[in-house]
Amino acid sequence: MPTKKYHVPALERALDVIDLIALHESDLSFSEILNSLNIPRPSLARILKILTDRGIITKTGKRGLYSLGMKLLYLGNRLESKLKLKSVAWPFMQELALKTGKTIELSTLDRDQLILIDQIEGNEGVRLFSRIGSAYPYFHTLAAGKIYLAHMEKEKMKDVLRKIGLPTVTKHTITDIDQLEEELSNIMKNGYAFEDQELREGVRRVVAPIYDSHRSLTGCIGIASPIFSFTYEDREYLGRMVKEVAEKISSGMGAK
Amino acid sequence: MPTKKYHVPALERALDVIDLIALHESDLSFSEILNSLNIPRPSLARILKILTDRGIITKTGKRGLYSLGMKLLYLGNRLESKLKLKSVAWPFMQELALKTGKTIELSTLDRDQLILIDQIEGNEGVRLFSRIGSAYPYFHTLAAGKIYLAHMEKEKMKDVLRKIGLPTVTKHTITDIDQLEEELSNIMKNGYAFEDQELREGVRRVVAPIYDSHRSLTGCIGIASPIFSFTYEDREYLGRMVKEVAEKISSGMGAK
DNA sequence: TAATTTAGTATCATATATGATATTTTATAT
DNA sequence: ATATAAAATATCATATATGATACTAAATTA
Repeated sequence: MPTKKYHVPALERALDVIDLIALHESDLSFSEILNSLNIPRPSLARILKILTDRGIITKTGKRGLYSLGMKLLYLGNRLESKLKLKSVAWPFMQELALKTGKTIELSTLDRDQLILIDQIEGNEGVRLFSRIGSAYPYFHTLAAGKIYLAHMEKEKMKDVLRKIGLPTVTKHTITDIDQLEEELSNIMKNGYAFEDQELREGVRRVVAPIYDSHRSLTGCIGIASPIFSFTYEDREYLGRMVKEVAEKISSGMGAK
Repeated sequence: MPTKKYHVPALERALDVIDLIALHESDLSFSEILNSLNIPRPSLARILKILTDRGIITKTGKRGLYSLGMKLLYLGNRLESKLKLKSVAWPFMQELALKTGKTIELSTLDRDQLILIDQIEGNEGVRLFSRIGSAYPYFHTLAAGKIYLAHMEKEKMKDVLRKIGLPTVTKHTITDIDQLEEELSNIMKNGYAFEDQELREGVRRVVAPIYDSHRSLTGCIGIASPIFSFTYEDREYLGRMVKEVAEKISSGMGAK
């Protein structure tokens, strides 16, 4: 797909470097970066120098291993404090965590990707979603994803599904489009979505939509838990619970 | 100082854009960015497009206001989890917070700047330091800064002080180099540093050094509080307390 | 509805960032 | 100490990203 595109190679390369470093657990040497990305030596040296000067990455040790810089901590935190949703939802998340003892998750949509923006881990100690800030593309496997699908215009929804398809992730993943559409309309009726091991074997979720002052979907709050403490029957009362809290958060966001 | 320098204008401009957006509380329009930075219109458009495509910034609304993107949340969190110091120190910070009820601060050095990497706010509810990830240049006004100075070779220390000088921040700020050097040697003797309203009127701190497996200074932990609950005399037992905790964290970091 | 402001695109000559190559510097290994 | 490898810098012809100018599109305002 050679759609005509802007080219700012220096910038794109720099972003590649940042991604590469972020991806690796351990710090990277100059050569490792050089060999992983297709950037000529002097160009890479220049990019690394600028990024280092500006604190985006840091060179540690004498031999010069590169790692992410403190500036990113600052930028991440800066963003976080700007996220109103998070601050409004926070006390309600705590309330839910206290009441249920389960994992509470707050997510939002950014550039057509589902992003986990905050999380309180439950007693079970099982990592249920993933890292804060991480994106997840398989909407049909996630209660929150289904909520977003349910709120789209039918045409846009079909578009999205055409693009990513309905790949199987676990043996419970919904792979039939009619079944999915059926479920989406139920979501709008019930006010919450249920996810039964469709993303991960042994994990269930209920998730409810949060609206902003324009009554448009701005985020989702969910309760997640391993199945041993979240039976199929629990979905009803937990669903009601999460729906009620979502409504309170919505009013906190200015929805009327 | 026109020291010869590398030039990667596209990248430097992009970083300027990011900084500008991070700095503002509210989101920025195309023109606002255009007028704030010296970047030609088409170049700015290209840069904004790439940054948006890669999730570093986000365009909200139809009129297109730019704000920081979720990718930065991811990168910030990625860095955070890499910061071993933070994870090792965390339980000890909690312990200190519980025992003292005061604000506990964890800081480190990055590119010759003092960075606050974590904080537990005390009961007093007074913002004592600043935002997580933010940097502070005036070493001589901060207990943690004095610890770093104390650990430098004398030559390097004098270099640093020559560069930034000893500007007055409050009427308690140490502005005499001999007095400062005296204090630095006391710090090495006592194992902790004391800061008596030198950065901010009405705020006292005690801070102790944390060492890594190479026995080099890797961070500082501190107790901070308004003076009404932190008398001049308190500095001794709080100092001992923070020193002991710092030693425990150091062993956690592998120092022997 | 027309007028005005703002966002974003198109074009293309040219200033300039880039990269092939080689060298120097620095750190690790023998 | 010497050898070896990796990191960082220097040079400079040239491919190419850039920006002056002008334009369209879209949204707000009168």
